[in-house]
Amino acid sequence: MDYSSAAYEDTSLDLNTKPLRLFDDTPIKKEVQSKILIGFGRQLSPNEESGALLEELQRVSAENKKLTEMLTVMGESYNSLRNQLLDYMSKNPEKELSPISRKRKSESSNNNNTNTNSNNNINGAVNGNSESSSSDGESCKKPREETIKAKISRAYVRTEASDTTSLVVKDGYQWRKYGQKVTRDNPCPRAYFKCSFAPSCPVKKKVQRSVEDQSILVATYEGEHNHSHPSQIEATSGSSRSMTLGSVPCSTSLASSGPTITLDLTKSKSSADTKSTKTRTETPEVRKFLVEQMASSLTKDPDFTKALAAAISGRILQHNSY
DNA sequence: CGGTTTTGACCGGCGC
DNA sequence: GCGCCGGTCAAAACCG
Repeated sequence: MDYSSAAYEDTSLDLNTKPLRLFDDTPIKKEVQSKILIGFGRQLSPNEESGALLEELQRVSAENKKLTEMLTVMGESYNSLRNQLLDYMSKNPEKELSPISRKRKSESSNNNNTNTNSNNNINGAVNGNSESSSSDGESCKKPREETIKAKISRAYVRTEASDTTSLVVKDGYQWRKYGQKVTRDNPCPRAYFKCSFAPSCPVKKKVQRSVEDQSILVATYEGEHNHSHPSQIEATSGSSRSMTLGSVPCSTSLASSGPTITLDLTKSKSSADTKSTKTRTETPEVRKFLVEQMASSLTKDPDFTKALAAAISGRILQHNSY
């Protein structure tokens, strides 16, 4: 229930539905476009060109800084809202958004105890704690105790209103679905996922639509990943996709995430519990997300594609004239 | 062909 | 002890 503020308050970033909004009213984009048009429309000398590029670089850096600050502010707002919600929830426990009233005692009580301090290292490189992942295996007889010990967190993810069938929460990790069940308290089926790195990585997640708002997916995470976040590798190592994480070979592909972009709420939570909000807003996921947003906004902008085409043709012509 | 998803069956905990 | 229910298994289907 930690995340519910993100989904239920109006401060939701609404990233899926309006991915371009961030740029719509910033004068920077038009400025850049006109700059590109001017820059590539006529022939620049190498000096002029490098100067213009440097200037552009500075401008983009400033923009980046501004965006980072915006994210920091948003993160702080999110934290305060979250705290307010937690207060509210503690005063009105019956009105929990996604009731698991008939859950097993161990799990629900564990939920309450671990929500605030779990996931401290979910985005860490390698989890150093003593998770007996190797003995976990496939058996469902023994790991009851481990499940109780496992850290449980919950994420609320708003999805496209039209998309009421898929139970995919794109959190950057790769998951393998191993079951689906219709539960008593919710007509929507609940999907069960294991981390693709299982049994090395013992993390599981359950995804189910909220009873009250079916556009909201409730993802319950159990355990902690003992490997790095795949998108970190994607963002930081670029071409070296098949690097090894600990002892586990990693071949992740974010391409499977489809066209929509979902914030890694697990990660947000884990960082939200730390004292610094700045670290959260500057995580590789957020950076990657921003980059994707920028790329998306640029590629969808007919003016930009026109300018790009003009620039490329201009460069080709220039090159041929040599 | 290997990995993933689907789906009915099965298992075990919990409440009565 | 029994039945309900959530969670998991595993074979078949599907997919790239």
